[in-house]
Amino acid sequence: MIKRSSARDRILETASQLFQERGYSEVGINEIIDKADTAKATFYQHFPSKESLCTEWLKAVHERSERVRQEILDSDLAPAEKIDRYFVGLGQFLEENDFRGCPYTNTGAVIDEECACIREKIESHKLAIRAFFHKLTAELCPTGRRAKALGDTLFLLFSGATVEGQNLRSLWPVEAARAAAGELCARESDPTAS
Amino acid sequence: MIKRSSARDRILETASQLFQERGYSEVGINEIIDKADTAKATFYQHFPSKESLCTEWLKAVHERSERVRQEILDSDLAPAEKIDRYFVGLGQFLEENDFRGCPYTNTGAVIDEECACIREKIESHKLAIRAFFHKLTAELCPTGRRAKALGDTLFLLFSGATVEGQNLRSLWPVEAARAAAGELCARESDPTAS
DNA sequence: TCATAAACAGACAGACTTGTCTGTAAAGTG
DNA sequence: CACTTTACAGACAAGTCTGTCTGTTTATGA
Repeated sequence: MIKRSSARDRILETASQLFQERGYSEVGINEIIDKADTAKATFYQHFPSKESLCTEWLKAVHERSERVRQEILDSDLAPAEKIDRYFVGLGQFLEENDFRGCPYTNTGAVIDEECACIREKIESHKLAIRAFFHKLTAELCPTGRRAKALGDTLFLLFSGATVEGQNLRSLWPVEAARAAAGELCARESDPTAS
Repeated sequence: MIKRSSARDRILETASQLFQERGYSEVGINEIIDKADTAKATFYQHFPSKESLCTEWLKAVHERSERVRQEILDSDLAPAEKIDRYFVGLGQFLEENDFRGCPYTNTGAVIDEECACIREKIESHKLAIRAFFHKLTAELCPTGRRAKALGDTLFLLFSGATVEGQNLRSLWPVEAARAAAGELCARESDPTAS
């Protein structure tokens, strides 16, 4: 007989999907356990609260996205190509998730102010993405002291593309951001070009 | 005796404040009517549902933001200065609202998919901002066929600054976006500069 | 002054929420 | 086999939510 995945895994996976699709605050525990085909007592045996389920979910999301960034960094592409690849990946992510945008941003918009634990996770996730761009722009223009500013610009283009892709349910913001990033990188590595 | 503002006005004003502070889905009607010092029957006399209150709120937000953009367009500043002014205004807005970000984006993250009425409002609000940037970039470089692309880039920087200002509770994303926008504008109006 | 409209207070319905609890059944381990 | 962990089923508490309803009070205008 096929061993079913553990109840905990089913709960976390189901919750991840539902949170991503409709948002943390719009999904209740009852629905999660129904769809995960488990019992409420089992849920509370593995997670002390709904909030802890949220942090586990976000942790998994962060780890996966860090792996993606690390793979890009480890690849032998040129810096500008690495950046381009990351924007292409964003487009795929949005399409795969029905343009639901960033789980961190979406969650941050609904949890209350005093939930410091989740707020910190949001901040560090965003700063990790920013640091990723900083690494790449430093690689791109090792002599330029504008690497940091360029990294911030790319980070903001990336965020803007994510959120407007979500708002407009469209891929054009990602493509526009990608094109802008490509041009900025080209200009930075060859400042004399038009 | 001082005439108190009408119950409807009090409800809408109170709801606007609470929705902005904590998000549409996190604020209940009971809290709104308590804080607005009115009765539930009165609420339902003026608004058929909570959702209709939401659309009224968003409508008012949109109208105010359109006025701000129109004022900038009507001013006698140079195009690049108009753009700069809009970014400065964003920083003020975020500070005044405790970095709660864009009401439209925040609401879009929690309302369900089939609520087409609100989805449309989000889309047209965002496209209005984009059109604003397009107008300015067309003014900035009347001959350049890259005006549209530049407008989109500025739009995405603006969105990115808004959402990351919210996520990080900080003003640096706005300042970084502003600086990047300034540089892009300068380069566009004088393409030979470094 | 009288009539009409608006606002009031608040009970109520019915469905939802998170979380606790009791007890039972199954599965893995010595 | 016996023991222990894990999962299951689901009632229950205590609270939330939106929305309806009844009836009273206050204000406004003819």
